[in-house]
Amino acid sequence: MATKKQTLQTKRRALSSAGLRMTRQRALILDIISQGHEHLDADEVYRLARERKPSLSLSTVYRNLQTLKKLGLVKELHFDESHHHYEAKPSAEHHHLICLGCGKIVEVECGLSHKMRQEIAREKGFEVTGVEVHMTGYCAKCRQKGK
Amino acid sequence: MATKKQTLQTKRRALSSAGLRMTRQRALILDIISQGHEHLDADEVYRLARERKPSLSLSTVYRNLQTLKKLGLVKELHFDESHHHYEAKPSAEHHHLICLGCGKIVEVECGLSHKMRQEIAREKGFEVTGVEVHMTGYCAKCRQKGK
DNA sequence: ATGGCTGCAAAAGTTTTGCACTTCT
DNA sequence: AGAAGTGCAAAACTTTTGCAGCCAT
Repeated sequence: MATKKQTLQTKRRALSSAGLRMTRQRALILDIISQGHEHLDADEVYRLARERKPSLSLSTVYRNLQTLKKLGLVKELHFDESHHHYEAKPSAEHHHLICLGCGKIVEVECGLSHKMRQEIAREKGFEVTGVEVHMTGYCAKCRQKGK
Repeated sequence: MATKKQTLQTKRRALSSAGLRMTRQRALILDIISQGHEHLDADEVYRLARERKPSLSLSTVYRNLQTLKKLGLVKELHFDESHHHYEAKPSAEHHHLICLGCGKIVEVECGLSHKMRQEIAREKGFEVTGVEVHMTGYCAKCRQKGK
């Protein structure tokens, strides 16, 4: 199971070809974001990272999130809050359902968004590079509780 | 053309039934947001409003945007920025295309998002109350310039 | 009149930046 | 060696809040 080391190599190459370096801090941040717990905000990344490297500074987290976003290794999400959330760039495009009752965020894959993308590209002459879909509502659990 | 006065009445009723009042400031803010220039952020609303009522305070703008959002008269958008944007709640659901070249924001109506909504509701047991779709890319003009 | 609303000022929260020093490559 | 990256502290921005007085109903 050399998977983790392999993806690190892939990422190192991605960085390198942009003249960027793989520092300990950057690797740590990348690792945390790739770790599975998604939709972290900058501060959550910071706190998790400090568990492993207490000297890390918050500005480094912000700077790296920017860098990794530009590089396309990390995706920035804009939920209904005054700060951003981040997730590892997923292999398959997926979108987010946000429960207004319990705050839970569910990911959904949706074949339709691809079609939507094409339709809009054609209709407006746009070259679409990214799609972000957020739906808000109430999850099954909260619907029962509420009524 | 009593349209404007009519919609103001409608809004006054919406407020009233929630125990809220139609103040001069609130009417002003509503008017600015309904005015057509959309996707304003709080500060832009503030600046436009002050042209007509210089004593208005920024906190009042923020408080009213919150109130009107809860009431459903105004919609909050979350673009790729560290602050929010607002638009009048539209009659027809529409979504946003953001050009990464020139920053222009284009609105699109999209029949597919309705279908997407249903599909997801069924699949995940969610009751969907709102959908926000953002696409980023390059508009026709920027595509030509770029290449 | 009374409860919502406003303006002001201050606080809280998020993100960026300048600078001297360190560390990858 | 040299450019990119880091930590720290301070600044810049966005948004929220407490409070005394005001105003719509």
